[in-house]
Amino acid sequence: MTAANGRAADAARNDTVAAVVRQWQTVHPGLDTGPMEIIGRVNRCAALLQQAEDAPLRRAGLSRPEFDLLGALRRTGHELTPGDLARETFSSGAAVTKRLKQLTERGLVERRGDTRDRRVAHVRLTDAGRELVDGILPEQLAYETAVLSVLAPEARDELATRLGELLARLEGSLGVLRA
Amino acid sequence: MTAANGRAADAARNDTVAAVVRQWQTVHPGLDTGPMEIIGRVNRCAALLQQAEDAPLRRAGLSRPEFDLLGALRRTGHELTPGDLARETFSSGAAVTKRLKQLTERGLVERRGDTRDRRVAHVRLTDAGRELVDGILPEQLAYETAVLSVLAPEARDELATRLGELLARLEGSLGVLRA
DNA sequence: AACAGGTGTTTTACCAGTAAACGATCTGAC
DNA sequence: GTCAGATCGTTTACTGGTAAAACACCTGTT
Repeated sequence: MTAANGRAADAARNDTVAAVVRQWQTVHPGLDTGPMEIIGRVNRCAALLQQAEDAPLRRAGLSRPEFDLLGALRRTGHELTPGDLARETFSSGAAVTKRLKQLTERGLVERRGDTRDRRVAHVRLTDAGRELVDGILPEQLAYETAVLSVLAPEARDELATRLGELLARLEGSLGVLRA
Repeated sequence: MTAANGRAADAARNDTVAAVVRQWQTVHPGLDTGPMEIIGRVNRCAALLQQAEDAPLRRAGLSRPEFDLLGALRRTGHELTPGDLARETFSSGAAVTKRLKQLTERGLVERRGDTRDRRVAHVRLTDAGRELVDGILPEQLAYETAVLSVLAPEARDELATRLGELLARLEGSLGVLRA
């Protein structure tokens, strides 16, 4: 084992999840707590990161789900239907309807009806919406970079790769809904 | 690079987050999208895992936050106050109050007032509560093991270690509230 | 003993999400 | 053409969370 791996393993023994796992082991010795060390940590990291991470967004008066929606429109570069947006942001259609209502009122997105199929709507960013996204994104990424700077670059790469592997396999095995 | 690392990197290029990152790169070339590859994946993994993972809990009529609360009581092995439970489960006091109300009605926990300080309550598992937790936990862990079996054992270990490292450092830098 | 300030818990008012029902529209079989 | 069934989006009713206020009680100071 390398010195870097040793330090990583060291740190990993000192998080709250490790403490929880130790408690379970004293109560149910021999229990296979392996999954907790991944799932518990993923959940906890997600919670901590979201809490920390959304600071630059809040300044712009956006929630993360709202930003995700605007971001989907920005990065695809074309109009999307509410259904597309639901798939793209992994949220329910009803949630998208609500968000679109608010974002439309704030003048960040516009909608027009489809000419052929009158059930479907097409949503696009307004100029203000696009400027907002382009203004926030670099700030947001810089902020995230700062938060993640607690890890050494190689640790970041390795983590990103492993998470990507897990995610790709989960999305494969749990059924991908990608359009 | 080893063959295993090659495959991991391969898989990592095929998840939805990688696709999103590629879209951003075409719209904003040169943008440092590094943080997305970790934060985006953590969030998405958390969402997918929670959705999948909670199947055994639902059968028992418990939500994950409810199970976390019962689990905290079980693994510490002694009574906890509502405040302790809030810290232990990383949720707000108000949320704990609501959950306790329901769990008490279902006969899974009991409460008694402190004799000295009448502001504080002490919560403990009933026999039924303890049996429920002990019955569910192995099922839950087995299920989680199955979900995570998409990763090779070494990949799991490495991921757990890296996540632990990140979590430990985040908890350190963002301020730990542990009692 | 009385009170200011702090702490533990609950209550209140509110907000965002979901599942399921719904209305509107399209499509293909007949 | 028309009708059954699918699809798109919204609405409805409800749930569970939060922040802030409220409440009850404790503690140390005077």
